[in-house]
Amino acid sequence: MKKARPFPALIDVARRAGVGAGTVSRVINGGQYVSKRTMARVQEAIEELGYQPNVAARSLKGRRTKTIGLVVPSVADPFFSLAAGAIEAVARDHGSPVLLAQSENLPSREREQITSLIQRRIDGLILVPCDGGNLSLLQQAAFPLVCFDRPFPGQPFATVLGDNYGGARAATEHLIHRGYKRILCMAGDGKLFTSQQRVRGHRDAIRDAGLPYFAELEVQDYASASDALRRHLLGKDRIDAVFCIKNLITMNAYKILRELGVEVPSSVGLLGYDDFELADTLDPPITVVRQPVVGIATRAAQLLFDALEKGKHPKGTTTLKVDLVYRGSCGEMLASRRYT
Amino acid sequence: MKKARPFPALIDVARRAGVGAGTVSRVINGGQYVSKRTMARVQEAIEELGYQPNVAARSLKGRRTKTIGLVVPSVADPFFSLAAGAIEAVARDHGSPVLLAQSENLPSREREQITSLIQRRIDGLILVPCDGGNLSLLQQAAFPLVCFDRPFPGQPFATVLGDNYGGARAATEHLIHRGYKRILCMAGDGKLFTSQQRVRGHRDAIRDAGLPYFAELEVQDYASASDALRRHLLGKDRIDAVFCIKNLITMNAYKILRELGVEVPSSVGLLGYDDFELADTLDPPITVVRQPVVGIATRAAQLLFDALEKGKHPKGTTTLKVDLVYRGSCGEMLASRRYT
DNA sequence: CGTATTCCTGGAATCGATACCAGAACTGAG
DNA sequence: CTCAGTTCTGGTATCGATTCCAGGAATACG
Repeated sequence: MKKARPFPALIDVARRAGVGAGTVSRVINGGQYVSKRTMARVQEAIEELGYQPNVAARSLKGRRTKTIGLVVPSVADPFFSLAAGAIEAVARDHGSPVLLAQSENLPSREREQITSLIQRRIDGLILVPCDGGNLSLLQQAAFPLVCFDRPFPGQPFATVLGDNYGGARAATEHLIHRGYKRILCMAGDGKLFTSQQRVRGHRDAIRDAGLPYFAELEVQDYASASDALRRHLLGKDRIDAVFCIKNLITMNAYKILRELGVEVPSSVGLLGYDDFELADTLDPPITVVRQPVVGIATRAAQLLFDALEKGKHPKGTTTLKVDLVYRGSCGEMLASRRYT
Repeated sequence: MKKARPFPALIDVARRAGVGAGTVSRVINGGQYVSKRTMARVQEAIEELGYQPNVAARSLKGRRTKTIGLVVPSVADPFFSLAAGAIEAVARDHGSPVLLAQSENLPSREREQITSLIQRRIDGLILVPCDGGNLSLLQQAAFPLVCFDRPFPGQPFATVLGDNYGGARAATEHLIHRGYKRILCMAGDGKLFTSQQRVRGHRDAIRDAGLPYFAELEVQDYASASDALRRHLLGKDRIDAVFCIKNLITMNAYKILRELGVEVPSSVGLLGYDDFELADTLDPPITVVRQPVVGIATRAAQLLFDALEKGKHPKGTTTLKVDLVYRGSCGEMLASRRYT
């Protein structure tokens, strides 16, 4: 008796249609050199059996899994979830689903995830690198790789990201133009590439304007942010504006300023990196640097599929422009110095 | 000359170590019945070649891909992105990456995506079903399936979801207790299961209280929501509270009320389904029904892996309790009628 | 009508890992 | 020393689809 297989195989279709294996294969892939009659018989058999080709077997021979990998720190982060959505959409249009993996910004986790993807022989990878330690893995893998949001430390892989330095610099200059002179820069994790670039952009703008530099580069959570802000709102280090380097930090800063009863923008100005839902609805609406997330992600995915389908291996860094979205949180009242 | 393969295969390791294929396989999987000496030699060869087993080949023989599928309407939706993150975390702990697919709530898209996952022979699937039309596909597939957030129309697949009816009912009763009498229910897509359940819960509460029923069940975007709200704020259909059935709708309603200069909660109360970032920071903070998203997602993933690893096929519906988060948007001032 | 082409078709080797089988090497008991 | 029982090992069939190759059928052309 025949062993029950969960799915019918190509050979079952062949037998049912009374043809050879090769013929069925030809029917599935385009149908070149198959007579109409046979074609019809085979197609009928496929229908009847509900045959679904086994991609594993196919890719074993053909060396193509039609699957790409995506490694992000966390999909729960709205920035990366938007990106993941956009990437999946592009991938789907090319007939490749996405193997999703989260690194949590941990090098060891990243390594595990990449290994797992390599063992599944993905055709290409989109990676938000958190560490340069996994270089050898990727070099040997030799599939196209596109880095997203951050470059691979010290390695010229193709990269697509926003202009972190420029965005932060423009943002800070905007604050300065609006008349703020003692600006605090708040970052969540000073070790991250994006943070570093933004802090650098901010710092250069401050330096060029000859203003004092204040920074809190490790305010991950609400409590530490609150401490930091309180400290800078009294004493001699008193600041008159806050530049937040990331989404969540901006939101926290807003909450804290509000709790402390600090008037925004008249007492203290607020400017955030990354737009967020409701930024335009808060009181006052928050001025932010907006990154074209979907654009960045889509571009990265397209580069990857260009490599996969047209064989042009992507190189170099694509930096997408970011823009300042002027809202009310840094000085509507300073109308005379309006900067637009 | 030997053809250059992108990755060394098991046989290459075997040759290098001077042993047979079976021996290498044994070393990789646990190493039973292998002498220490051979084991060491093989391991060395693996290191030297940077050998990575090919999961495709392995699963061809072993009928296990160690990969699960996840189909959600959209990962950009914060609800589903949180869920996806939680599911990936559970899957990773079990050594299975996640094949991510988006259905956009389109039956045809859903079908394509499921087909694609089946062809990749996923071991199991977590699905947010948007249509019952793809039943035959799934039945034939015969892998464990867990539905998430919505049940499969008319089919007793295992399902994990929040108590939509109960949550909406409790929310509405809360509004009523607070003294609101003319409550408008706003939904984004009346055809969705979750919407229907919530509307039903709301409606039943309204009916039991003997109050008039107002509803706008197709306010997808800002414009239509704005129209609807304006209409209900004047004329004889004038309402005194709004119950929003979904995240985005709540945010829109908040924006609109604010633009119209309507005082919340004194003129109009506002209550939303699904908590969101900043809900506690708006003015007033928004009272919401909070679903345990991560809990629901984790539970669904666990059910799936129980099926995969312990063979207990999941059945039945798991309904998780939701809770009301009391904030200020529906009647702090009605202190005398406080309901907790 | 014979011979070139073109069109179709079945069969077999192949991809990489696993599982089984047979046999070799070793152990210990009698 | 023999024989049974472990422990270890290499070879081979297998999973499901593709890709050759050889050859048969059909058509075209002189």
